[in-house]
Amino acid sequence: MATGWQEIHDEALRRIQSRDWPPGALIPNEAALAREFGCARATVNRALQGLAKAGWLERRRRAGTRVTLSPQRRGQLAIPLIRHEIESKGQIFSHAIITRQTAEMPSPQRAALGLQGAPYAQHVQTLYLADARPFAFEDRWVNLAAAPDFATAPLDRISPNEWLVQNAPFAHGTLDYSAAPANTAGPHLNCQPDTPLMILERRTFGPDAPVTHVRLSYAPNFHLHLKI
Amino acid sequence: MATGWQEIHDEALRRIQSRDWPPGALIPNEAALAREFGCARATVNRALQGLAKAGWLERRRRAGTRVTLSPQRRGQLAIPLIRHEIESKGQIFSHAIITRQTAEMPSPQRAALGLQGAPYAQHVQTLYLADARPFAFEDRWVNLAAAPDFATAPLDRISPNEWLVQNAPFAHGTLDYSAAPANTAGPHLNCQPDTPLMILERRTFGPDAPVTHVRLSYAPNFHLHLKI
DNA sequence: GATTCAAATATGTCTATACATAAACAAAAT
DNA sequence: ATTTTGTTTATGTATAGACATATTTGAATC
Repeated sequence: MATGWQEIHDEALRRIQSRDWPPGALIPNEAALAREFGCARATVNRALQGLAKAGWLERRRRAGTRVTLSPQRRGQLAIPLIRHEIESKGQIFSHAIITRQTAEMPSPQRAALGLQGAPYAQHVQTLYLADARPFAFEDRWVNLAAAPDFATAPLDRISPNEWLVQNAPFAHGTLDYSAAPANTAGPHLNCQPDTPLMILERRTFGPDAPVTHVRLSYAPNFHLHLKI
Repeated sequence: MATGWQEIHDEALRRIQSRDWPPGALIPNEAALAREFGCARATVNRALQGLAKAGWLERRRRAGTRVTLSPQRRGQLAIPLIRHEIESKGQIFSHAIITRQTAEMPSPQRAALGLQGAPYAQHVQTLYLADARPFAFEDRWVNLAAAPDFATAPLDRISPNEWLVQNAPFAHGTLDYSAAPANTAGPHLNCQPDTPLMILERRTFGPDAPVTHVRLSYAPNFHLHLKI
């Protein structure tokens, strides 16, 4: 008899996907399932909670558990360091600092980060390469109030991205993918200014203050892959 | 005293993010934390398992639990039905079938779905609209062997996407976002053929057979948003 | 008829205990 | 020196029982 919560999880998922338990249907309650599988209610609970978190089930106290009507899939999008993304494909990672200077953060970035006043910031443009070929062009503003050490960080060996991941406390952030013409990133990525590129705009916040705003232009043919 | 597993989860996350528990560090074992928080070990376990699943901790039997060195963030990317995506912004959703015909599935789609031979399929082009303005253009091939009823499904009220979600059993699939020129989708989306667009290529598989291949061209200014 | 209140019920969670399992470590055998 | 074997330890998971909490349902009251 299958008693592991994983097995119950898998069997329940099979019933959902095969429509033994059709969308919208109320499934047997935990006690009944525990009896059926010959295990404790807590074990069923563990399995069903996982399915609920993954969006397959909707559970409400007293009302019971039902199969989600139109399951809104959630893709697990892994957001690796660019270095890992490149190295995982067996390519050699490198990066080159194009420009680096301290200045007042311009208005668009300030607005995106919700910063008041005219905070000091460092502006860094970096080219990331895979096997010495351009992979992505990064335009980054770092709020020096939130990460003062960044001003003097040695960015020749370790990339700005990785330095911040390792040295700045992280609380939350947003990602925003869109499509846009290469424009000024074109020359760095060996493509025309009108070439369509994937753009990633990223805002990162520490526990107390916004840390950095990044606009990343991926080289042509980049694609974002998810399994669901 | 905080005894809920959520509270322990949050406190542990705070310690990780504030670097009380720095990257790579071994954290106290479950028994010690249970003592500290005044709860049972199972409660600590519940909290830490969540953090491990979210990528903050790495746990190995006997070796203990340590903070992930360079936490690879996983964004939860919600993949809503287009209808929900539009309606959640308070806009009116509608769709229009542009073309619909049964034919042999062409080679690229066949390859993408891993289909042998020359399976019968239905080809549907659909325009999705938000407040009567083009939102996305869909080019879809449906494997009729996997979803025979689709051939006669009434697609005037319910969109192809939604019909399949509700009527075809689902097992797994892949998503692939990229940037490309609008090309032939341009006229439908009121933009030039060279306008950069976000493209979503989606493959969906049932329990037994591939179901559908979709190429979705989003109108300009579409962006994919994630919080982490 | 409308409102309030009290059961009944399904899930949410904690506890204490037990055993399983993987891995690190050390001791013993080859 | 190398391999094998056993011990220890931390996590993984199951269990029964208990209580908490949300919600439905229906009865009692206004």
